[in-house]
Amino acid sequence: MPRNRRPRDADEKREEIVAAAQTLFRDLGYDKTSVARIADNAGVTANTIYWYFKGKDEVLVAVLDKDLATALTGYEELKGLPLIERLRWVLRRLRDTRMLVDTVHARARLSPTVAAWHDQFHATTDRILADELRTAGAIEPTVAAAAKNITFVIEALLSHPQDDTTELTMLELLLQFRDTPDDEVRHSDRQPH
Amino acid sequence: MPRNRRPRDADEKREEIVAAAQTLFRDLGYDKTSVARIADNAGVTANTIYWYFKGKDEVLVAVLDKDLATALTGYEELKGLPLIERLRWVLRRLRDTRMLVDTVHARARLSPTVAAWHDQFHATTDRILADELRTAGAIEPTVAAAAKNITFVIEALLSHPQDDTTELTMLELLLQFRDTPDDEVRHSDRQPH
DNA sequence: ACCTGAACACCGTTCAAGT
DNA sequence: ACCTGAACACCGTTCAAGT
Repeated sequence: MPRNRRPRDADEKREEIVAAAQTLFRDLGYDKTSVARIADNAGVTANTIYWYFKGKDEVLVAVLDKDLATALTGYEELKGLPLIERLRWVLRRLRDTRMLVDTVHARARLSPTVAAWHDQFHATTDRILADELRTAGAIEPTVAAAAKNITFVIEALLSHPQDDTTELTMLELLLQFRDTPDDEVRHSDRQPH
Repeated sequence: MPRNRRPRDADEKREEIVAAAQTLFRDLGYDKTSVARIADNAGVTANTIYWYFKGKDEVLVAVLDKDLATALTGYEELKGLPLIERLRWVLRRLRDTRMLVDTVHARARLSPTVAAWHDQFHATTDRILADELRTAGAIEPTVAAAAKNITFVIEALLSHPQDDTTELTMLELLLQFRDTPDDEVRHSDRQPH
């Protein structure tokens, strides 16, 4: 018998559902996207969703995982650019996924699964950003706090877009320890009290 | 005829509805609070809400206005304290209203009324905070950006609580231009490129 | 002006039944 | 294992009707 008959159709259907949800969540938002509509776009009945997922929130988590994965690979490929440019890339990249930020925060309060995803997300970004700051020459005791400030401001900028120069200034302020070393003013011997 | 017969009962009932919603939103969150439940707690039928408000989102805005008003008066009374202490007070103050932040962001996307409130809210806090920073001796071209950074981090800290020292460090980083003038290091002649 | 009972369209989810 | 039709409990909102 032909071996190239795709051994796992199940995972394909599951993927179709996630893809449908991804598009709909982006275009209509989580609340305005009904499970029935996702099912429709995936060529299936509403209740079939519940064979693949425990509920709408689990579909959300699947979409989030997918989005995060592709965003992270994209981010990896920017290794050459200065940190501030990479951060601005993240902003542009996530701009049309921005609705997800607010949705995750709102649903995390109601769904343990989303809450778990949210925690893991912040653990990941905190780790990455702290590493970035250290390589950029940040002084140690405040690195974790500085990383969190950056994450929070980026999250907020997604739902509260500013004009380009304001956005740039905001990020620069958060990166007083610069990533480009061709800079005159330094005050690295300033000690915390 | 007795003049002390309370000329406006209407406003009282309206206030009862807002009060009921305020408590329920705080305890259950916006999504889990049904209009029927608000009505119940205000001693009225669900559809009666729609005589006083155009919809659930307008009830939310009424609650937000009330919360913001009392928060602002509380904030005014802290005139003596250094800025960073006032900011920490805001954090503690809004901690159990924190669900409102995420709800406002989620609903602003769907309801023009909530969106309008949200815009006006940020205009207000931006103005207040920028003034604070100027009095604290911040250098001009970045004041607006610095103010926004602070607002965004405080908003985020409400849904992402950190331990006390992390929180303190985060706020301190955002206030490098100190609010207490007994400070040695200054670099006010740094120019933007 | 103020409030209700009854209905509407829709929602996420469940379940027994089909293949 | 995979999918459906039909139902469930609930939701925000509307409306004609009462006082």
